[in-house]
Amino acid sequence: MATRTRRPERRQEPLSRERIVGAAVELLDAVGEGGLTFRALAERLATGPGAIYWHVTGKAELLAAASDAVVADALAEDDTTDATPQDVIRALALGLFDAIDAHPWVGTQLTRAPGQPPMVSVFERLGRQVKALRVPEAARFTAVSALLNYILGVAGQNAANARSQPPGTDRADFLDTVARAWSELDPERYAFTRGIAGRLREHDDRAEFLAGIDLILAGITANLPPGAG
Amino acid sequence: MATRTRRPERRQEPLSRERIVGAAVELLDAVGEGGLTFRALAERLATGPGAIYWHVTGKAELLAAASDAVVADALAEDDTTDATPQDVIRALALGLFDAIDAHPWVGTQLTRAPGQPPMVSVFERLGRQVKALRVPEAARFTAVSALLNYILGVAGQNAANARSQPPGTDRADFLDTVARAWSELDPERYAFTRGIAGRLREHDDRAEFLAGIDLILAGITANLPPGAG
DNA sequence: ACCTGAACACCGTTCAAGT
DNA sequence: ACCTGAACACCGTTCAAGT
Repeated sequence: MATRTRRPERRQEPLSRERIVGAAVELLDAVGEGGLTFRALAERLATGPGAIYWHVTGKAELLAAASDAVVADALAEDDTTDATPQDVIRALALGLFDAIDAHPWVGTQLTRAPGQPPMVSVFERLGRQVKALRVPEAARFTAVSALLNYILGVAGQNAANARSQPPGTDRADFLDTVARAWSELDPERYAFTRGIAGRLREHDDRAEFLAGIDLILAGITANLPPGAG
Repeated sequence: MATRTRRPERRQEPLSRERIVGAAVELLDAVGEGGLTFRALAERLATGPGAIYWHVTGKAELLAAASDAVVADALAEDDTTDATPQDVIRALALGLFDAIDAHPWVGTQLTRAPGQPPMVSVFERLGRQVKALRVPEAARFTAVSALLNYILGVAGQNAANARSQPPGTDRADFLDTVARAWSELDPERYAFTRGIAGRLREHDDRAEFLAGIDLILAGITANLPPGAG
């Protein structure tokens, strides 16, 4: 057992931005947000840390590129035809949710200065559907922002949950931990939270996320002028 | 004034968790999220980095405590009586917004595992108002989550904006930068985003945030059973 | 052009030693 | 009990030297 063979040494294809980003995604998935270091990544790529800098300007760009690669995948499944604007928005949101659920560290990277890819694509797609809902022009920005900020909030929450638990923790165990913590809160000051703790055990993140999207969609369409919708 | 003994350092009051957290808030406000180091903080407190560890377990706790101090302040302004549940929710949300606007780094810290103070307080307060709106029990969790996730999304966005610009950048300049970037997007692929860029110049973050809250509130109350609201 | 890896600057954290 | 500050382990990044 002492002589564990080094990696099978198949001849390396040359380093490339694509390989680097791919390895970064794997590393982030395997060990979480804190585990991506240039040394660990270099080892995985069988090279030195300096080599990475030839293809990528630094860690910020690397994280952004890793996140973008995941999100671009999620956005690739394209708008179904024959669907209502609501359906298209739901599909888009769920695609993002699933990507973030599978790669929680993306939730931290998603929030950027406005107008950076890939979120500007999401903004654009949401905007088109909001327009298709016949939301008056003056109200469109608010509607799109509400949807986007909600999505980003859930994404961030997802990332925080992942950070707070060792990677690979079972979701049910996690919810159980939260439910137990809530049940132990002060009965008077936290009456509402305590009262709702029991529901966590039958909680479905994905369904809950979608219910939130539907709720915002209901708000968007609630006060449409006559003839719209 | 002539014959006073020179005392460049007035005698320090002893170190305390409170003083440390206060200094951390000042440092974060002054130099942004990346500027909080134990060395810089120790210098500001006229001591060595090790001393801080007697009062605080580490950087994560320090950041959390700094954020909590700011948010606790914002939550202190208490529920107005004689107000509708909507009004109470608006006031709560605006209080958080203003705190985050004044201390953008809080936006990064706000997102934690669920049930940690101070967000559990926000959850509780929102929950009580949602109940007061006569939202059926089964729908309350979704309603509170939608509000909270929206708030957290805006908070994160705020923090990202602050990171992307040197601290102290004028807000109008920032919006102008974004508007210019959006105007230069591909006219076909980003038609919606381009079309809305002009509105950014008359954009009021605070009003826009509140409009999003109102939109979600509209969604929450849109489908209430008869006799509610 | 692309890679190597030692070196640099800096950081969070620890701890023996002081008061 | 509380503080000091050197030391440790580790990290992002650079760069002279290689191919």
